[in-house]
Amino acid sequence: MSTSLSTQPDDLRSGLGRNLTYGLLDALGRAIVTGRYEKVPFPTEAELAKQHGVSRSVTREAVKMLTAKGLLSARPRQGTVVQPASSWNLFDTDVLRWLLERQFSVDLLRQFSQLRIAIEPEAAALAAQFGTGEDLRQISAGLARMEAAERGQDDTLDADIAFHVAVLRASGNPFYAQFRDMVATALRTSIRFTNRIKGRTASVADHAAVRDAIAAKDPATARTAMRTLIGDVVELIETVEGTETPA
Amino acid sequence: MSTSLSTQPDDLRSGLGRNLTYGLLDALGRAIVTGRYEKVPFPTEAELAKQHGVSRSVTREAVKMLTAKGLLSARPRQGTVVQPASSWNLFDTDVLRWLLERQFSVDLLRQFSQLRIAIEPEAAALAAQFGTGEDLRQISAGLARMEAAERGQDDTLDADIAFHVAVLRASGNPFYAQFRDMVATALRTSIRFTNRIKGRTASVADHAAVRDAIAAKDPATARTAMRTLIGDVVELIETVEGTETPA
DNA sequence: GTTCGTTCATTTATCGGATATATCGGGGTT
DNA sequence: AACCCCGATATATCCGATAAATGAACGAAC
Repeated sequence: MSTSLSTQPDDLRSGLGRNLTYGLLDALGRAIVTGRYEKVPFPTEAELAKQHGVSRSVTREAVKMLTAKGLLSARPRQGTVVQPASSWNLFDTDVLRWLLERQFSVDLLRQFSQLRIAIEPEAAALAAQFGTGEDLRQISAGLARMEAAERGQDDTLDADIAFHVAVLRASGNPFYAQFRDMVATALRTSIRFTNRIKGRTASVADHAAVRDAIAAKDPATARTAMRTLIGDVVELIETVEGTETPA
Repeated sequence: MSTSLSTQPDDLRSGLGRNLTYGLLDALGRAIVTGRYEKVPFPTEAELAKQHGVSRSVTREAVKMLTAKGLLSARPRQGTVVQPASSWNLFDTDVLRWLLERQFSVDLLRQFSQLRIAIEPEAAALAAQFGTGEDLRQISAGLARMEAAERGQDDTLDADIAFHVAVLRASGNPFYAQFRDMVATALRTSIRFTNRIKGRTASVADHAAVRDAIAAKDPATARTAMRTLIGDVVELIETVEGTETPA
């Protein structure tokens, strides 16, 4: 693993980051959310730099970014400490990705889907009220991709994401649109669980119902149709829960 | 204003930040969301340091934090550029505070309240299903504070915040609980608008209805009761919209 | 004249050493 | 016992130098 506590410096450059700072950010973020520093204290800035073979500048900037995401807090003399999970910014795509990619994340995925039950039906209702013609075109395009994917001419996951993102954007509300990257991340992760259980492509008709209700400018129907869609996802996840762990 | 582009370095230390880095973070965050760099390019790291009278270390760490919050992006040769507003992390309390405290924020407040319509009723429903006895005690305590505030024995705003935060936490879902700080920030900002319009303390009975439904473990009633509550807020804001600007 | 590669200038990225500042805890004074 | 001062330790800040990335200008080859 790239976040080893051994004396061997990690190769942070070849990792996910564009540069050393982002590599260290990713390594430390993963280490924190997987609980590596629950028993042992978080290292000092000098120790971190030595352990990972980088300068203090790189170390300080990575720590500052993790502080901005709510994972760390630094004070003179006291040192740098991991914040309680309740203050982590779960709506930061990095944090969410680190959390979902760790082991035992089915529970978190279920909780995020519980949030989608609140968000996406209301976004669909708003889209039905205020969505523009271009918004509707985007939603229809996502649906078309799902149909194409059923015929093996497109990627099922990408098409599914495109549809849900289009609905969120069509709400015309930036706070709803913000869930775009999070839903995409969650869907990409969830596919690792749900794909093993079910054919998973049965819901194109349900998606079409959402699109039709938005096209008909019928908020109530759009809301219930989307709620049905997400409800199926939650049901599916709760079937998996306790049964499997990610690859 | 503390973010002047003049040649006079700002006194970042006396500002909101604990230190120079946080002072610069706050100053630059406000400047970005108020559109100061829409016409002029964002300064280079060397220019920033000179303008604000701080070292490049402080400058780079503040920029890195703003990058982590989605407001900036930095690349060699290209320089540091402000990201489009669609990629700002609106669920970061700093970003939300900067946005709400700027001028012309009534529209944003309305959009955030539109999100609360999705979140809080569902959180109330979850609280009715899964809330513990301690959760219910916290909700009742918040309600008691609102009643005390009506008699002038507590702060109305703090009591209102305590109630809504208690419901979010009682959902047992960390994603819902995450809205804690955002709702608090939004309420503190909204009071500047709504207080001038209405007595604003008329809703204690409505809040009690939410508590009672949660206590009775009746999710459907809790959901509709909370929806009524937030719906009133949206209605109030839409009354203000176009009428006033913040102090 | 167009295309491709080379050079060059600019900006961020990285390094490391020095000093300042905040803060906790111990020890001494009253 | 209460209070103040001092030292140890960690982050905070400043600084100067070098590396790396990248876009633009330049020029050579076809």
